[in-house]
Amino acid sequence: MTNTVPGAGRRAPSCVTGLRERKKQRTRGALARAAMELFTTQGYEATTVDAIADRVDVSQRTFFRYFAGKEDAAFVVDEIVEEHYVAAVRDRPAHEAPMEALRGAIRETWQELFAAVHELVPAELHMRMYQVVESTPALLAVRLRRQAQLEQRITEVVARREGLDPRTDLRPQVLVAAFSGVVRTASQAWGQHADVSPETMRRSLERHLAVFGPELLGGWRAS
Amino acid sequence: MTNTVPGAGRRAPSCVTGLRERKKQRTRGALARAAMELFTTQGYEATTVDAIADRVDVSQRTFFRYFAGKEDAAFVVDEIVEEHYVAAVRDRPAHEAPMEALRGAIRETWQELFAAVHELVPAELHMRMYQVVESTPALLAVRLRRQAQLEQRITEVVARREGLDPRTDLRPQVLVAAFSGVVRTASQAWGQHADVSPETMRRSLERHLAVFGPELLGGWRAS
DNA sequence: AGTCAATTGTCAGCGACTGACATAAACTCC
DNA sequence: GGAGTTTATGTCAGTCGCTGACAATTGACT
Repeated sequence: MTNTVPGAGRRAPSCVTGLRERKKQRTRGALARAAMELFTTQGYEATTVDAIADRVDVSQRTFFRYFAGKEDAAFVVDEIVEEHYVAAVRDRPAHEAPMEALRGAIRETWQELFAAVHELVPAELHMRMYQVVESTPALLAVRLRRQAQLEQRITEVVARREGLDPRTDLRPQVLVAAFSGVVRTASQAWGQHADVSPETMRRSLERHLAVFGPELLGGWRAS
Repeated sequence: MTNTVPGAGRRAPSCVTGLRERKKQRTRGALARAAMELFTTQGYEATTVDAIADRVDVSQRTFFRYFAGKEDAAFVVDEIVEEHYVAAVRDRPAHEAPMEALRGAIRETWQELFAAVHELVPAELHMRMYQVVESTPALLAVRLRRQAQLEQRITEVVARREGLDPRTDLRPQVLVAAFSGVVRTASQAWGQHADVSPETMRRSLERHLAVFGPELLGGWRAS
Protein backbone atom coordinates (compact mmCIF):
# COMPACT_ATOMS: atom_id res chain seq x y z
CA MET A 1 0.00 0.00 0.00
CA THR A 2 2.64 2.49 0.97
CA ASN A 3 4.80 2.83 -2.07
CA THR A 4 8.13 4.58 -1.81
CA VAL A 5 6.93 7.02 -4.42
CA PRO A 6 8.17 6.67 -8.00
CA GLY A 7 5.31 5.42 -10.15
CA ALA A 8 2.76 3.32 -8.28
CA GLY A 9 3.11 0.27 -10.46
CA ARG A 10 -0.20 -1.28 -11.47
CA ARG A 11 0.82 -4.76 -10.45
CA ALA A 12 3.65 -4.03 -8.08
CA PRO A 13 2.93 -5.27 -4.56
CA SER A 14 5.35 -2.72 -3.08
CA CYS A 15 4.85 -4.01 0.46
CA VAL A 16 7.12 -7.02 0.05
CA THR A 17 10.84 -6.43 0.14
CA GLY A 18 12.14 -6.91 -3.35
CA LEU A 19 15.60 -5.66 -4.20
CA ARG A 20 13.98 -2.83 -6.11
CA GLU A 21 11.87 -1.67 -3.20
CA ARG A 22 14.81 -1.74 -0.80
CA LYS A 23 16.87 0.33 -3.20
CA LYS A 24 14.13 2.94 -3.42
CA GLN A 25 13.83 3.19 0.33
CA ARG A 26 17.56 3.62 0.61
CA THR A 27 17.61 6.41 -1.96
CA ARG A 28 14.67 8.15 -0.35
CA GLY A 29 16.25 7.98 3.07
CA ALA A 30 19.60 9.13 1.72
CA LEU A 31 17.99 12.09 -0.03
CA ALA A 32 16.11 13.12 3.08
CA ARG A 33 19.19 12.89 5.27
CA ALA A 34 21.37 14.71 2.77
CA ALA A 35 18.76 17.44 2.52
CA MET A 36 18.55 17.85 6.28
CA GLU A 37 22.30 17.95 6.68
CA LEU A 38 22.58 20.68 4.09
CA PHE A 39 19.58 22.60 5.41
CA THR A 40 20.98 22.63 8.92
CA THR A 41 24.49 23.62 7.90
CA GLN A 42 23.96 26.04 5.02
CA GLY A 43 20.36 27.04 5.58
CA TYR A 44 17.31 26.09 3.57
CA GLU A 45 17.32 28.86 0.98
CA ALA A 46 21.04 28.58 0.35
CA THR A 47 20.74 24.86 -0.39
CA THR A 48 19.98 23.96 -4.00
CA VAL A 49 18.22 20.78 -5.03
CA ASP A 50 21.19 20.03 -7.25
CA ALA A 51 23.45 20.02 -4.22
CA ILE A 52 21.18 17.54 -2.44
CA ALA A 53 20.98 15.27 -5.46
CA ASP A 54 24.73 15.41 -6.08
CA ARG A 55 25.41 14.31 -2.55
CA VAL A 56 23.43 11.12 -3.15
CA ASP A 57 24.73 10.71 -6.69
CA VAL A 58 21.42 10.95 -8.42
CA SER A 59 20.07 13.50 -10.87
CA GLN A 60 17.96 16.46 -9.87
CA ARG A 61 15.07 14.87 -11.74
CA THR A 62 15.24 11.83 -9.51
CA PHE A 63 14.98 13.97 -6.41
CA PHE A 64 11.70 15.32 -7.69
CA ARG A 65 10.46 11.79 -8.29
CA TYR A 66 10.79 11.11 -4.57
CA PHE A 67 9.73 14.50 -3.24
CA ALA A 68 7.13 16.77 -4.80
CA GLY A 69 9.17 19.79 -3.78
CA LYS A 70 12.31 20.88 -2.01
CA GLU A 71 10.26 21.55 1.11
CA ASP A 72 8.98 18.02 1.39
CA ALA A 73 12.42 16.64 2.15
CA ALA A 74 12.33 18.72 5.33
CA PHE A 75 9.15 17.11 6.64
CA VAL A 76 9.81 13.40 6.61
CA VAL A 77 10.25 13.57 10.36
CA ASP A 78 7.12 15.58 10.96
CA GLU A 79 5.26 13.01 8.89
CA ILE A 80 6.27 10.20 11.20
CA VAL A 81 5.42 12.15 14.33
CA GLU A 82 2.00 13.01 12.95
CA GLU A 83 1.18 9.36 12.37
CA HIS A 84 2.27 8.48 15.90
CA TYR A 85 0.09 11.23 17.30
CA VAL A 86 -3.04 10.16 15.45
CA ALA A 87 -2.51 6.56 16.54
CA ALA A 88 -1.90 7.66 20.12
CA VAL A 89 -5.17 9.56 20.33
CA ARG A 90 -7.03 6.66 18.77
CA ASP A 91 -5.58 4.17 21.24
CA ARG A 92 -6.33 6.14 24.39
CA PRO A 93 -8.70 4.39 26.82
CA ALA A 94 -12.33 5.12 25.99
CA HIS A 95 -13.21 6.32 29.48
CA GLU A 96 -10.93 9.34 29.24
CA ALA A 97 -12.47 12.71 28.58
CA PRO A 98 -11.45 14.21 25.21
CA MET A 99 -9.12 16.72 26.80
CA GLU A 100 -7.48 14.01 28.91
CA ALA A 101 -7.01 11.83 25.85
CA LEU A 102 -5.35 14.62 23.88
CA ARG A 103 -3.07 15.46 26.78
CA GLY A 104 -2.08 11.85 27.23
CA ALA A 105 -1.53 11.32 23.53
CA ILE A 106 0.72 14.32 23.07
CA ARG A 107 2.77 13.32 26.12
CA GLU A 108 3.22 9.82 24.76
CA THR A 109 4.13 11.05 21.31
CA TRP A 110 6.71 13.53 22.49
CA GLN A 111 8.15 11.00 24.89
CA GLU A 112 8.83 8.42 22.19
CA LEU A 113 9.55 11.02 19.57
CA PHE A 114 13.29 10.63 19.37
CA ALA A 115 13.18 6.87 19.63
CA ALA A 116 10.65 6.67 16.81
CA VAL A 117 12.71 8.83 14.50
CA HIS A 118 16.11 7.60 15.57
CA GLU A 119 16.45 5.03 12.78
CA LEU A 120 16.01 7.66 10.12
CA VAL A 121 18.01 10.55 11.52
CA PRO A 122 20.20 11.09 14.57
CA ALA A 123 18.55 13.05 17.38
CA GLU A 124 21.03 15.88 17.08
CA LEU A 125 20.18 16.48 13.44
CA HIS A 126 16.50 16.13 14.15
CA MET A 127 16.50 18.84 16.80
CA ARG A 128 18.54 21.26 14.74
CA MET A 129 16.20 20.60 11.83
CA TYR A 130 13.26 21.53 14.01
CA GLN A 131 14.79 24.92 14.63
CA VAL A 132 15.58 25.42 10.97
CA VAL A 133 11.93 24.92 10.10
CA GLU A 134 10.81 27.31 12.83
CA SER A 135 13.18 30.02 11.70
CA THR A 136 12.67 29.67 7.94
CA PRO A 137 9.47 31.48 6.91
CA ALA A 138 8.82 29.27 3.89
CA LEU A 139 9.17 26.10 5.95
CA LEU A 140 7.29 27.39 8.96
CA ALA A 141 4.33 28.14 6.72
CA VAL A 142 4.31 24.57 5.47
CA ARG A 143 4.56 23.16 8.98
CA LEU A 144 1.57 25.19 10.10
CA ARG A 145 -0.44 23.97 7.13
CA ARG A 146 0.45 20.39 7.93
CA GLN A 147 -0.64 20.91 11.51
CA ALA A 148 -3.93 22.36 10.31
CA GLN A 149 -4.51 19.23 8.27
CA LEU A 150 -3.52 17.15 11.25
CA GLU A 151 -6.15 18.93 13.33
CA GLN A 152 -8.78 17.75 10.89
CA ARG A 153 -7.73 14.15 11.34
CA ILE A 154 -7.58 14.43 15.10
CA THR A 155 -11.01 16.03 15.13
CA GLU A 156 -12.37 13.00 13.31
CA VAL A 157 -10.80 10.65 15.83
CA VAL A 158 -12.10 12.57 18.84
CA ALA A 159 -15.58 12.77 17.35
CA ARG A 160 -15.63 9.03 16.77
CA ARG A 161 -14.45 8.38 20.34
CA GLU A 162 -17.43 10.33 21.63
CA GLY A 163 -19.83 9.03 19.02
CA LEU A 164 -20.45 12.46 17.56
CA ASP A 165 -20.75 13.85 14.06
CA PRO A 166 -18.16 16.64 13.78
CA ARG A 167 -20.38 18.51 11.34
CA THR A 168 -23.27 18.62 13.77
CA ASP A 169 -21.46 19.01 17.06
CA LEU A 170 -18.67 21.56 16.95
CA ARG A 171 -17.07 20.54 20.24
CA PRO A 172 -14.48 18.13 18.80
CA GLN A 173 -13.34 20.66 16.22
CA VAL A 174 -13.17 23.53 18.68
CA LEU A 175 -11.43 21.57 21.40
CA VAL A 176 -8.83 20.19 19.01
CA ALA A 177 -8.17 23.64 17.57
CA ALA A 178 -7.69 25.21 20.98
CA PHE A 179 -5.57 22.33 22.24
CA SER A 180 -3.40 22.31 19.13
CA GLY A 181 -2.81 26.00 19.54
CA VAL A 182 -1.52 25.42 23.02
CA VAL A 183 0.75 22.58 21.94
CA ARG A 184 2.11 24.79 19.20
CA THR A 185 3.09 27.48 21.70
CA ALA A 186 4.85 24.85 23.74
CA SER A 187 6.89 23.54 20.82
CA GLN A 188 7.55 27.04 19.61
CA ALA A 189 8.87 28.11 23.00
CA TRP A 190 11.01 24.99 23.09
CA GLY A 191 12.44 25.75 19.66
CA GLN A 192 13.50 29.21 20.79
CA HIS A 193 15.12 27.80 23.89
CA ALA A 194 18.89 27.75 23.81
CA ASP A 195 19.12 24.20 25.19
CA VAL A 196 17.06 21.98 22.92
CA SER A 197 16.88 18.55 24.52
CA PRO A 198 14.15 15.99 25.15
CA GLU A 199 14.12 17.15 28.74
CA THR A 200 13.49 20.83 28.05
CA MET A 201 10.87 19.79 25.53
CA ARG A 202 8.91 17.81 28.09
CA ARG A 203 9.12 20.64 30.56
CA SER A 204 7.93 23.23 28.08
CA LEU A 205 4.94 21.08 27.23
CA GLU A 206 3.96 20.61 30.87
CA ARG A 207 4.33 24.28 31.67
CA HIS A 208 2.02 25.28 28.85
CA LEU A 209 -0.53 22.53 29.46
CA ALA A 210 -0.71 23.43 33.16
CA VAL A 211 -1.96 26.88 32.26
CA PHE A 212 -4.67 25.62 29.94
CA GLY A 213 -7.52 25.13 32.38
CA PRO A 214 -10.99 26.59 33.03
CA GLU A 215 -9.46 29.49 35.00
CA LEU A 216 -7.82 30.75 31.83
CA LEU A 217 -11.17 31.73 30.34
CA GLY A 218 -12.26 33.93 33.26
CA GLY A 219 -10.75 37.00 34.90
CA TRP A 220 -7.13 36.86 36.08
CA ARG A 221 -7.05 39.80 38.46
CA ALA A 222 -8.11 37.77 41.48
CA SER A 223 -5.04 35.53 41.18
CA MET B 1 6.42 56.10 8.05
CA THR B 2 4.45 53.77 5.84
CA ASN B 3 6.19 53.89 2.52
CA THR B 4 4.49 52.39 -0.48
CA VAL B 5 7.49 50.17 -1.00
CA PRO B 6 9.94 50.99 -3.80
CA GLY B 7 13.12 52.24 -2.21
CA ALA B 8 12.58 53.88 1.18
CA GLY B 9 14.15 57.19 0.22
CA ARG B 10 16.64 58.54 2.74
CA ARG B 11 15.04 61.96 2.87
CA ALA B 12 11.60 61.21 1.50
CA PRO B 13 8.87 62.01 4.03
CA SER B 14 6.55 59.51 2.31
CA CYS B 15 3.66 60.37 4.60
CA VAL B 16 2.74 63.57 2.79
CA THR B 17 0.91 63.30 -0.49
CA GLY B 18 3.29 64.24 -3.24
CA LEU B 19 2.37 63.38 -6.80
CA ARG B 20 4.92 60.62 -6.71
CA GLU B 21 3.50 58.99 -3.62
CA ARG B 22 -0.04 59.07 -4.95
CA LYS B 23 1.11 57.43 -8.17
CA LYS B 24 2.78 54.66 -6.25
CA GLN B 25 -0.29 53.99 -4.17
CA ARG B 26 -2.37 53.83 -7.33
CA THR B 27 -0.10 51.31 -9.02
CA ARG B 28 0.13 49.26 -5.87
CA GLY B 29 -3.62 49.18 -5.52
CA ALA B 30 -4.07 48.41 -9.20
CA LEU B 31 -1.58 45.55 -9.00
CA ALA B 32 -3.28 44.07 -5.97
CA ARG B 33 -6.73 44.30 -7.52
CA ALA B 34 -5.55 42.89 -10.83
CA ALA B 35 -3.89 40.03 -9.02
CA MET B 36 -7.01 39.20 -7.02
CA GLU B 37 -9.22 39.34 -10.08
CA LEU B 38 -6.98 36.92 -11.90
CA PHE B 39 -6.51 34.66 -8.88
CA THR B 40 -10.26 34.37 -8.36
CA THR B 41 -11.06 33.73 -12.01
CA GLN B 42 -8.16 31.60 -13.24
CA GLY B 43 -6.80 30.29 -9.98
CA TYR B 44 -3.58 31.22 -8.21
CA GLU B 45 -1.18 28.75 -9.79
CA ALA B 46 -2.53 29.37 -13.29
CA THR B 47 -1.94 33.09 -12.97
CA THR B 48 1.51 34.32 -13.98
CA VAL B 49 3.10 37.45 -12.62
CA ASP B 50 3.52 38.63 -16.20
CA ALA B 51 -0.24 38.48 -16.67
CA ILE B 52 -0.79 40.60 -13.56
CA ALA B 53 1.82 43.15 -14.61
CA ASP B 54 0.49 43.35 -18.16
CA ARG B 55 -2.99 44.12 -16.90
CA VAL B 56 -1.64 47.20 -15.11
CA ASP B 57 0.75 48.07 -17.93
CA VAL B 58 3.92 47.75 -15.93
CA SER B 59 6.84 45.39 -16.28
CA GLN B 60 7.21 42.18 -14.29
CA ARG B 61 10.16 43.77 -12.55
CA THR B 62 7.98 46.57 -11.24
CA PHE B 63 5.54 44.09 -9.73
CA PHE B 64 8.37 42.64 -7.68
CA ARG B 65 9.31 46.14 -6.51
CA TYR B 66 5.88 46.45 -4.87
CA PHE B 67 5.46 42.86 -3.69
CA ALA B 68 8.21 40.60 -2.47
CA GLY B 69 6.47 37.66 -4.09
CA LYS B 70 3.42 36.62 -6.06
CA GLU B 71 1.79 35.50 -2.80
CA ASP B 72 1.98 38.89 -1.17
CA ALA B 73 -0.45 40.43 -3.63
CA ALA B 74 -3.05 38.05 -2.22
CA PHE B 75 -2.70 39.29 1.35
CA VAL B 76 -3.21 43.03 1.18
CA VAL B 77 -6.69 42.49 2.60
CA ASP B 78 -5.53 40.22 5.40
CA GLU B 79 -2.98 42.88 6.29
CA ILE B 80 -5.66 45.49 6.84
CA VAL B 81 -7.84 43.15 8.88
CA GLU B 82 -4.89 42.23 11.08
CA GLU B 83 -4.22 45.86 11.91
CA HIS B 84 -7.87 46.41 12.78
CA TYR B 85 -7.84 43.39 15.05
CA VAL B 86 -4.77 44.46 16.99
CA ALA B 87 -6.20 47.94 17.45
CA ALA B 88 -9.54 46.50 18.54
CA VAL B 89 -7.99 44.38 21.28
CA ARG B 90 -5.90 47.32 22.45
CA ASP B 91 -8.93 49.60 22.66
CA ARG B 92 -11.14 47.27 24.63
CA PRO B 93 -12.21 48.59 28.05
CA ALA B 94 -9.66 47.73 30.72
CA HIS B 95 -12.17 46.10 33.05
CA GLU B 96 -12.90 43.27 30.62
CA ALA B 97 -11.33 39.89 31.27
CA PRO B 98 -8.83 38.82 28.56
CA MET B 99 -11.21 36.31 27.06
CA GLU B 100 -14.00 38.87 26.94
CA ALA B 101 -11.71 41.40 25.30
CA LEU B 102 -10.66 38.95 22.60
CA ARG B 103 -14.26 37.96 21.94
CA GLY B 104 -15.34 41.56 21.70
CA ALA B 105 -12.45 42.53 19.47
CA ILE B 106 -12.97 39.75 16.97
CA ARG B 107 -16.69 40.53 16.79
CA GLU B 108 -15.94 44.19 16.13
CA THR B 109 -13.33 43.41 13.53
CA TRP B 110 -15.48 40.98 11.60
CA GLN B 111 -18.42 43.33 11.78
CA GLU B 112 -16.58 46.22 10.19
CA LEU B 113 -14.50 43.98 7.99
CA PHE B 114 -16.19 44.62 4.69
CA ALA B 115 -16.60 48.32 5.33
CA ALA B 116 -12.91 48.67 6.17
CA VAL B 117 -11.78 46.91 3.02
CA HIS B 118 -14.46 48.24 0.72
CA GLU B 119 -12.35 51.11 -0.63
CA LEU B 120 -9.67 48.76 -1.83
CA VAL B 121 -11.69 45.87 -3.20
CA PRO B 122 -15.40 45.16 -3.66
CA ALA B 123 -16.92 42.81 -1.08
CA GLU B 124 -17.73 40.19 -3.70
CA LEU B 125 -14.10 39.93 -4.79
CA HIS B 126 -12.92 39.94 -1.22
CA MET B 127 -15.06 36.98 -0.24
CA ARG B 128 -14.15 34.93 -3.29
CA MET B 129 -10.50 35.74 -2.60
CA TYR B 130 -10.87 34.40 0.91
CA GLN B 131 -11.98 31.07 -0.48
CA VAL B 132 -9.17 31.01 -3.01
CA VAL B 133 -6.62 31.35 -0.22
CA GLU B 134 -8.30 28.61 1.82
CA SER B 135 -8.34 26.20 -1.10
CA THR B 136 -4.84 26.91 -2.42
CA PRO B 137 -2.24 25.04 -0.36
CA ALA B 138 0.56 27.50 -1.03
CA LEU B 139 -1.60 30.45 0.01
CA LEU B 140 -3.19 28.72 2.97
CA ALA B 141 0.26 28.04 4.36
CA VAL B 142 1.14 31.72 4.17
CA ARG B 143 -2.12 32.76 5.81
CA LEU B 144 -1.46 30.42 8.72
CA ARG B 145 2.02 31.82 9.15
CA ARG B 146 0.67 35.35 9.16
CA GLN B 147 -1.85 34.37 11.80
CA ALA B 148 0.90 32.85 13.90
CA GLN B 149 2.77 36.15 13.76
CA LEU B 150 -0.44 37.95 14.58
CA GLU B 151 -0.82 35.78 17.67
CA GLN B 152 2.51 37.06 18.90
CA ARG B 153 1.37 40.66 18.60
CA ILE B 154 -1.96 39.96 20.27
CA THR B 155 -0.18 38.17 23.08
CA GLU B 156 1.88 41.29 23.70
CA VAL B 157 -1.23 43.43 23.83
CA VAL B 158 -3.07 41.12 26.21
CA ALA B 159 -0.06 40.87 28.47
CA ARG B 160 0.22 44.64 28.64
CA ARG B 161 -3.48 44.97 29.45
CA GLU B 162 -3.00 42.72 32.44
CA GLY B 163 0.35 44.13 33.40
CA LEU B 164 2.15 40.84 32.85
CA ASP B 165 5.41 39.83 31.26
CA PRO B 166 4.57 37.25 28.58
CA ARG B 167 7.90 35.53 29.12
CA THR B 168 7.23 34.96 32.80
CA ASP B 169 3.49 34.33 32.76
CA LEU B 170 2.37 31.98 30.00
CA ARG B 171 -1.33 32.72 30.32
CA PRO B 172 -1.52 35.45 27.65
CA GLN B 173 0.32 33.29 25.14
CA VAL B 174 -1.71 30.19 25.86
CA LEU B 175 -5.06 31.94 25.89
CA VAL B 176 -4.36 33.73 22.63
CA ALA B 177 -3.21 30.53 20.98
CA ALA B 178 -6.31 28.63 22.05
CA PHE B 179 -8.64 31.47 21.14
CA SER B 180 -7.00 31.98 17.75
CA GLY B 181 -7.41 28.30 17.02
CA VAL B 182 -11.11 28.58 17.67
CA VAL B 183 -11.48 31.67 15.50
CA ARG B 184 -9.64 29.88 12.74
CA THR B 185 -12.12 26.98 12.80
CA ALA B 186 -14.93 29.49 12.57
CA SER B 187 -13.49 31.24 9.55
CA GLN B 188 -12.54 27.94 7.98
CA ALA B 189 -16.07 26.60 8.36
CA TRP B 190 -17.42 29.82 6.90
CA GLY B 191 -15.09 29.54 3.91
CA GLN B 192 -16.38 26.06 3.16
CA HIS B 193 -19.96 27.24 3.42
CA ALA B 194 -21.77 27.57 0.09
CA ASP B 195 -23.27 30.94 0.96
CA VAL B 196 -20.43 33.26 1.92
CA SER B 197 -21.94 36.46 3.23
CA PRO B 198 -21.29 38.75 6.20
CA GLU B 199 -24.33 37.21 7.82
CA THR B 200 -23.19 33.59 7.62
CA MET B 201 -19.76 34.71 8.78
CA ARG B 202 -21.14 36.27 11.94
CA ARG B 203 -23.25 33.21 12.66
CA SER B 204 -20.31 30.83 12.19
CA LEU B 205 -18.24 32.86 14.61
CA GLU B 206 -20.94 32.86 17.28
CA ARG B 207 -21.59 29.15 16.94
CA HIS B 208 -17.93 28.34 17.45
CA LEU B 209 -17.38 30.81 20.25
CA ALA B 210 -20.43 29.50 22.10
CA VAL B 211 -18.81 26.10 22.39
CA PHE B 212 -15.53 27.42 23.74
CA GLY B 213 -16.30 27.47 27.46
CA PRO B 214 -15.03 25.72 30.59
CA GLU B 215 -17.33 22.73 29.92
CA LEU B 216 -15.31 21.94 26.81
CA LEU B 217 -12.30 20.91 28.88
CA GLY B 218 -14.14 18.35 31.00
CA GLY B 219 -16.10 15.22 30.14
CA TRP B 220 -18.93 15.46 27.61
CA ARG B 221 -20.82 12.28 28.38
CA ALA B 222 -23.07 13.92 30.97
CA SER B 223 -24.50 16.28 28.37
C1' DA C 1 17.17 -16.34 -21.65
C1' DG C 2 13.57 -13.32 -22.83
C1' DT C 3 9.83 -10.34 -21.95
C1' DC C 4 7.77 -6.81 -19.37
C1' DA C 5 7.50 -3.20 -16.11
C1' DA C 6 9.65 0.33 -13.44
C1' DT C 7 13.54 3.54 -12.34
C1' DT C 8 16.81 6.71 -13.99
C1' DG C 9 19.35 10.36 -16.70
C1' DT C 10 19.23 13.83 -20.22
C1' DC C 11 17.22 17.61 -22.36
C1' DA C 12 14.26 21.31 -23.26
C1' DG C 13 11.30 24.57 -21.34
C1' DC C 14 8.32 27.48 -18.08
C1' DG C 15 7.68 30.53 -14.27
C1' DA C 16 9.25 32.90 -10.02
C1' DC C 17 12.65 35.91 -8.61
C1' DT C 18 17.13 39.06 -8.51
C1' DG C 19 21.09 42.13 -9.60
C1' DA C 20 22.88 45.59 -12.77
C1' DC C 21 22.46 49.28 -15.70
C1' DA C 22 20.27 52.90 -18.43
C1' DT C 23 16.26 55.96 -18.96
C1' DA C 24 12.71 58.90 -17.54
C1' DA C 25 10.03 60.95 -14.36
C1' DA C 26 9.23 63.79 -10.02
C1' DC C 27 11.17 66.59 -6.38
C1' DT C 28 14.47 70.59 -4.56
C1' DC C 29 16.58 74.58 -4.38
C1' DC C 30 17.99 78.69 -6.26
C1' DG D 1 11.48 78.20 -14.40
C1' DG D 2 15.75 75.78 -15.05
C1' DA D 3 19.81 72.90 -13.12
C1' DG D 4 20.82 69.09 -10.34
C1' DT D 5 19.51 65.29 -7.47
C1' DT D 6 16.61 61.60 -6.04
C1' DT D 7 13.60 57.88 -7.22
C1' DA D 8 10.75 54.88 -9.99
C1' DT D 9 10.69 52.13 -14.17
C1' DG D 10 12.08 49.06 -18.17
C1' DT D 11 15.33 45.90 -20.19
C1' DC D 12 18.39 42.19 -19.92
C1' DA D 13 20.74 38.38 -18.32
C1' DG D 14 20.96 34.83 -15.14
C1' DT D 15 19.72 31.46 -11.16
C1' DC D 16 16.70 28.18 -9.19
C1' DG D 17 12.55 25.29 -8.56
C1' DC D 18 9.94 22.27 -11.13
C1' DT D 19 7.80 19.38 -15.22
C1' DG D 20 6.98 16.67 -19.55
C1' DA D 21 9.01 13.64 -22.94
C1' DC D 22 12.08 10.32 -24.54
C1' DA D 23 15.62 6.90 -24.37
C1' DA D 24 18.52 3.82 -21.75
C1' DT D 25 19.20 0.85 -17.96
C1' DT D 26 17.91 -2.32 -14.39
C1' DG D 27 15.15 -5.39 -11.57
C1' DA D 28 11.23 -8.88 -11.75
C1' DC D 29 8.81 -12.92 -13.41
C1' DT D 30 8.18 -17.05 -16.34
